[in-house]
Amino acid sequence: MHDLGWFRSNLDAAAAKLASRGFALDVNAFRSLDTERRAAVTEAEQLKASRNTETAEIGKLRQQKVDTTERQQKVREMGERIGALDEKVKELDEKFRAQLTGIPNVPHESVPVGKSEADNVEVRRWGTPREFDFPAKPHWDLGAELGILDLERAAKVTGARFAVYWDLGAKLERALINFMLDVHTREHGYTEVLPPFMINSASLFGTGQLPKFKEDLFAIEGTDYFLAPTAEVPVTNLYRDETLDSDSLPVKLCAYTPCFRSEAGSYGRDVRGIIRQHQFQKVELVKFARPEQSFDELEKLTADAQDILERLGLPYRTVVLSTGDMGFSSAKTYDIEVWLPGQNGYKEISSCSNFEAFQARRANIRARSGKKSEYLHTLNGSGLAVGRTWVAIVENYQQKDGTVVVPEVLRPYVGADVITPRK
RNA sequence: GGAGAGGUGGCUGAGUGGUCGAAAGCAGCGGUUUGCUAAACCGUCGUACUGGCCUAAACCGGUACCGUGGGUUCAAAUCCCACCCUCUCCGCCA
Repeated sequence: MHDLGWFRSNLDAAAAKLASRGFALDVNAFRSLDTERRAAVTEAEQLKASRNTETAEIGKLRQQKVDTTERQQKVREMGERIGALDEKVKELDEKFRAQLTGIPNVPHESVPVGKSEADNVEVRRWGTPREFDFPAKPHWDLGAELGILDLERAAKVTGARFAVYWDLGAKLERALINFMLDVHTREHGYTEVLPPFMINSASLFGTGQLPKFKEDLFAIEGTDYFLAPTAEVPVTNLYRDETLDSDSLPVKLCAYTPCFRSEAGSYGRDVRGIIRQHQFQKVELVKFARPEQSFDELEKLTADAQDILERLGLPYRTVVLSTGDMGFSSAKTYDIEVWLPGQNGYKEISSCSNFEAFQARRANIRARSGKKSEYLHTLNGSGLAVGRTWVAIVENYQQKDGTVVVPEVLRPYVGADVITPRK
């Protein structure tokens, strides 16, 4: 959500920037609704002001034991008119608010202008994809043959786009979670939190998933709760309606959670294997930063995520998303893409974004420094998506005999050097 | 799920119909004093929307906000109803 005063006075410039990310803002409609709303607000407030004056006088007169029946009748009639005006204001307010909250964030000036994914710009490449001297298999074949990944039974127990991990497959997933959390908390300075996996609608509004993207979520019937699509939601909203001490920033939190996504509209994409699931595990990094430090913090956060891949020896590249490919709330996003032999290409494994004050305004998260209180900046990024890291390890470390070598740093966590077929 | 108590500014906490955007204290900010620190003293100190104002800041007004939403009343932090949340006890449970 944008600052109303800023947005109003920079409307044309904002509209041009929004157009670059594919959002057509009807400037005239915005202006006329804004004007109409303000006129109604002013009218109602003026009437309320005179009612307040009248009311105060009635109070004084009654203390002097003066009869005020007639005045009271007059004010009652004013109240009726105010009631009608308030209805109108409320209606216009809701319309205006719906419009304003539906406008995406404005891209930062450093973001490349483009129409789509094709216009993303590579900013970093690490590692060299391995040359296989045998036909490399995709993870769904390896997983099935090793008996560590069971999609058939997951479909029986739940449905499509769910997975059951067995034995060393389950251990590998758990090892990755612990490894990532340990690196981030012990070496990158993040504080671990374990939040609820369900969140309410106010939290989803705060980070920007609601009201626009409801169809992407699993809702719990008969409640205001939803399954969290990412830990970004519960963790960012930890400080909703709070004011943090500016000196304590940046606050750096990391959290492991499962993530639940309906994946509406993604039919036919990534249907094989576990690249795209209704439930996947993720370790998330979240930062609360002062405005002037947030872009530095984005670089550091991205580096923290990349570090996990480097320690695991997984080749990756990092791209900065073009204006046309960015998420709703983001001002700038880096995607980290890991090399997957099964896809013969790079696949997104982390998305690191600076939201500037866009979420903070929605969630009312402030920072105070002395007398000055301002909206802080929020950031987050995957550190990393665990399921896709699992895929990357199985595919990149596969051997000719179908076994998978466990990367050195993970061996203490997995309790094995090689993943061999389940007995 | 049942019974009781409670939800007031950044924090603690007073306030049971009008003089309450709200006492007091703490924290913050500005100042006096001071070799420095501390203390003391004085002052200041909520947010959003909106008008003055073409735009922005400052300033001066207005409106709204005392968990949320309704209601009663000329007038609601205060009275009534519903809901949410917290605490205590009981039940149930990992």
